[in-house]
Amino acid sequence: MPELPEVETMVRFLRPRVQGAELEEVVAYDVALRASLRETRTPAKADLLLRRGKHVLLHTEDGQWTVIHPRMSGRLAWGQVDPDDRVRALWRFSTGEMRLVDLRRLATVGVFEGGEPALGLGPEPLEGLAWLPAVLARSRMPIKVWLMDQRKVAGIGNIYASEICFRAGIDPRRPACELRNVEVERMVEVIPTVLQEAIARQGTTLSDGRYREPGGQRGRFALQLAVYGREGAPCPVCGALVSRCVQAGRSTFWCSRCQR
DNA sequence: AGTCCCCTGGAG
DNA sequence: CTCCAGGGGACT
Repeated sequence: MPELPEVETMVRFLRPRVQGAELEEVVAYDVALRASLRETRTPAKADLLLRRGKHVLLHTEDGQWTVIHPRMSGRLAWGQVDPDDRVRALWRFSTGEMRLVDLRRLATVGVFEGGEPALGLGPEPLEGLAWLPAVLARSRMPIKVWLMDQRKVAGIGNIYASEICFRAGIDPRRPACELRNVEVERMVEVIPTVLQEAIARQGTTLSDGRYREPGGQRGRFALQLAVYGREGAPCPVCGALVSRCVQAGRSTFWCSRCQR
């Protein structure tokens, strides 16, 4: 579920609570996570909580890096959770408790040593995209599929890939290398804009409201999605009906009038 | 790029 | 019952 803006929102919420706190205990409630968490040494002082793409990295002063990947349905909650929330792991800090809640059990956790682990991610999209034109020119992948490839650029998932293409006015099915220079420049501008807007609004909440913010409250200012999940609904810009297709096994939504 | 897989639940 | 879901890895 969470893409870059949602993970960034979690990390910003958790960072002041976690950084500088003593990590006192780590508990794996899910058998699948037990193997990766049993090696965790505690206590240790936590000094860094970072986001890399859609991953959360926790560094402790004993040199361990804990990499938490929420995948589809995972989230990190601080403090108490609903009784029906599926808690898969818990990190008890001197300042409070952090829980990995994950209905579908797709989230993964790993513990590494020897420097920040290489996650095989491409560059962060909020740290400059000057490299984008040259790289897009070398790929024949459809632009929307390219945006979702974490090795190419980190953190963009199925929702924001569709929203970015919409904002850029580009048909998501077009090969990356066939974008014209002005269109690539639009991508350079729009990618950080869409992600920053979502971060400013504390992530996206779908109409069904399943996604909840790390603190427990729903994003009050949840980003209004233009096309994602709106097949057959009017495009907010031109009123044409939003189209849907499947690319790389994932749903793509776009406005065939606004996006060429 | 397609297909199957991991897992659980909701919608139709 | 079938299909679908914001993630991604393996294998073709």
